[in-house]
Amino acid sequence: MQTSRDEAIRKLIKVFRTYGYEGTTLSLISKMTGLGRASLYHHFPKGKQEMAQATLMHVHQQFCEIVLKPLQQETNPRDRLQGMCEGLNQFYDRGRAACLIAVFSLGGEENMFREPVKKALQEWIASLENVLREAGCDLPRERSREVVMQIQGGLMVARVLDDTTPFEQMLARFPERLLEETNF
Amino acid sequence: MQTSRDEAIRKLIKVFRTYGYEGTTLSLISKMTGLGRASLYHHFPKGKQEMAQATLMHVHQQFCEIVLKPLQQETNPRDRLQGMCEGLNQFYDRGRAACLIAVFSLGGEENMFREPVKKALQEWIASLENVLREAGCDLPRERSREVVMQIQGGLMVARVLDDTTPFEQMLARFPERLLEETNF
DNA sequence: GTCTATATAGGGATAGAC
DNA sequence: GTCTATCCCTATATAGAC
Repeated sequence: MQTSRDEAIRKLIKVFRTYGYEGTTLSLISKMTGLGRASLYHHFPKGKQEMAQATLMHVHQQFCEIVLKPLQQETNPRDRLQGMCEGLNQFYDRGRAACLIAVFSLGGEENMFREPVKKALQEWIASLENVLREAGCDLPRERSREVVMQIQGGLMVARVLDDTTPFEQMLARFPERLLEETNF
Repeated sequence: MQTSRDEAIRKLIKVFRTYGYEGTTLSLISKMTGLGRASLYHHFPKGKQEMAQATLMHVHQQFCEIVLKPLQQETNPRDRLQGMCEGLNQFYDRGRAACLIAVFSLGGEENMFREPVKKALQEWIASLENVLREAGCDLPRERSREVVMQIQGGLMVARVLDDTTPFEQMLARFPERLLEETNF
């Protein structure tokens, strides 16, 4: 069966999200995607590294589109926060999907994802911070970081407990809770 | 140089915390601990699996002693929460040390740590829940899960941003914030 | 308890036919 | 774009001397 590079990437996402970079082997990829080694190296000549990088970039694009974009709309803060939360719910499959940023953040100095992963997190925090500041939030920087921490922790707890309710509950309460301490 | 099993474990902690299970190789262990392969297999005949399991058990013991024990004291809720927070600050090295529970939670069904890791998290949530309920908290179950989520997220964010202040700030605000909505 | 040497499997990666 | 076959390297693990 013919497979495009983009299809390949879509299949790779789940593998890397589940097993992390080191835990993902080419055999595993082959098994889970149904693609042979030759096909994989055809699409990604530089091998596993390139597969992971392409996957990370693809997911980052999705994230920008689904989560960040709502934050940068021209509506009122409440709607923007609401939009982000809906985006997050979708992007993380209601708590079932791990965050690649978290998954790729393991390892020492030699970790090749440190920089892009750090930038992505900072980007998110900054976008959220803008909305909160505009909403009249007291400590927008602190609050935005808190939100990100809660999301990340929620994903981890959901994965370990094999139960998405904590994540969903948290997400559901978010907009109200954040806007309580503002002018809106 | 002679090394006891317990010394070996103490050195292993940092390696597994940093690189995760799959990312940790025996060569890496050898390099970071200064122990040769033969010494490692002398202490842990079943190899890497046993090293990881022994490390997890050791860390879990520490966790019970430093974090859970304060929660189970016979003092008032405020002091117990305060005790937990101080314990957490120490246990996670003010945000610099990753949580083994999180680090070992990657992988699919074949992950051998799923059960112990899940139990540890449930144990923590349950202990905290008891304190919060006793303090008159409205939704002790939800709140205790939230706390755990925030801690875990805080560790992840601190690692990625390479900055522990978010973690420390969150921890500092914890007891007050939790007790706001109670009788204490 | 530690060393050196070695066995065996699986990892990532490549080549050439189709 | 995919298949089969194969190479090399590193990973885990073991054996026996000290």
